[in-house]
Amino acid sequence: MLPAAGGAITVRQFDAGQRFIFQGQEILQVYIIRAGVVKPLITEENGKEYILEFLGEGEMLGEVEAIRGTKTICSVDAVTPVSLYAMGVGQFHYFLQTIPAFNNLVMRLLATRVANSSVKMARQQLYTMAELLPQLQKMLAAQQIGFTKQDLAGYMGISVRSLNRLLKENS
Amino acid sequence: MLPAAGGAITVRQFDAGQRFIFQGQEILQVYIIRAGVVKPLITEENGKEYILEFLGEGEMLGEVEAIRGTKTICSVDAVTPVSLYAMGVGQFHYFLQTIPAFNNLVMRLLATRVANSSVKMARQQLYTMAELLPQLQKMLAAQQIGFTKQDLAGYMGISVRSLNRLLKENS
DNA sequence: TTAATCGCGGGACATTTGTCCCAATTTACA
DNA sequence: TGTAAATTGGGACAAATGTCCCGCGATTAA
Repeated sequence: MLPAAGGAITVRQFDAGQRFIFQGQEILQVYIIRAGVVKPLITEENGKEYILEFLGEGEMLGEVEAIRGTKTICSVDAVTPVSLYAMGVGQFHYFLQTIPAFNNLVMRLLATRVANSSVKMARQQLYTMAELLPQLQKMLAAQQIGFTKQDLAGYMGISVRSLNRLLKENS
Repeated sequence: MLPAAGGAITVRQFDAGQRFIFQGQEILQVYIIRAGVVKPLITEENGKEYILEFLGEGEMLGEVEAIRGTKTICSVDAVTPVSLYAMGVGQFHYFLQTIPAFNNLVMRLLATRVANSSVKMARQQLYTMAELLPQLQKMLAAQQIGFTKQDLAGYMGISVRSLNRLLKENS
């Protein structure tokens, strides 16, 4: 079915809360999310964590590292139980080179990620959290998952204490 | 030299301070920086500006929009006088599809941009500006350009007033 | 030359956010 | 079931940053 790829695409499962990509390590596989939600997060030297985004079905993990040939820049935790399609890095490159539609998909995915993170970055710097919180709540309400305050604060880049304050004022 | 591309690659020049890509508009060309430095920046509805990064020789502009087929998410200003190679969007796509090396270049460029902006985002949220400023100064000193305090503050996402305070304390 | 603008520096005060606590509740698990 | 751990909520204070304002010198344009 998948010629000359030297390995099948497998499915891997992880429990909620489980970490399956570790910041600073080599990446061996590229994943595509089949079901569930995950959170890529960066841990800084001062021990604080920043959640880059929440990713769901159809999103890709590890492509950036596979393309650049670098170690991972962030860890990834399962927020809900997740099911992932996994392919080896070599296989990923093979697909990139031989399947134009796949190449195009990854290209678009990366471009969209650049656009999204640029906008998120600008907003987070130019508005106060009190202004951003309502919009964020709307976004997260759309997905049906119960995010913890920890996650919400981690995504906003503020402490849980500050988040609590905002939630109180904002009501 | 460039078959079936329906147009040559041209060179365009802009003065320091001149804006040549406007947030919210259609993009007609993809640029590669031949010489000089530019700053992509996002203007929010509250009038504030955030400088995403400083880009120099060999960097690309407009690829994200060309790939996604969307309007621009940010404006781009020349920081120094710049010289740009310009190609039409159609030509850009043609190159992507027909020149594997070009495809690979763009792919790497996007991946690197994702990685860089992720790290920048995390740092900006998890450290105080007083901690970040020294590192930033080192980075900017490496490039020989005289950045204005405005630019520096815009890049850090803080007000000029705050930047002044930091510079004073930090001396 | 004379305004007018722009980059720069900083005082005074308000707001936002962090830090360090402690307590109540819920959740996990042995 | 019972205990430990995690989650949540918040008081009190400190630190970081924004806002508004003024003045100074340099550059620009009429």
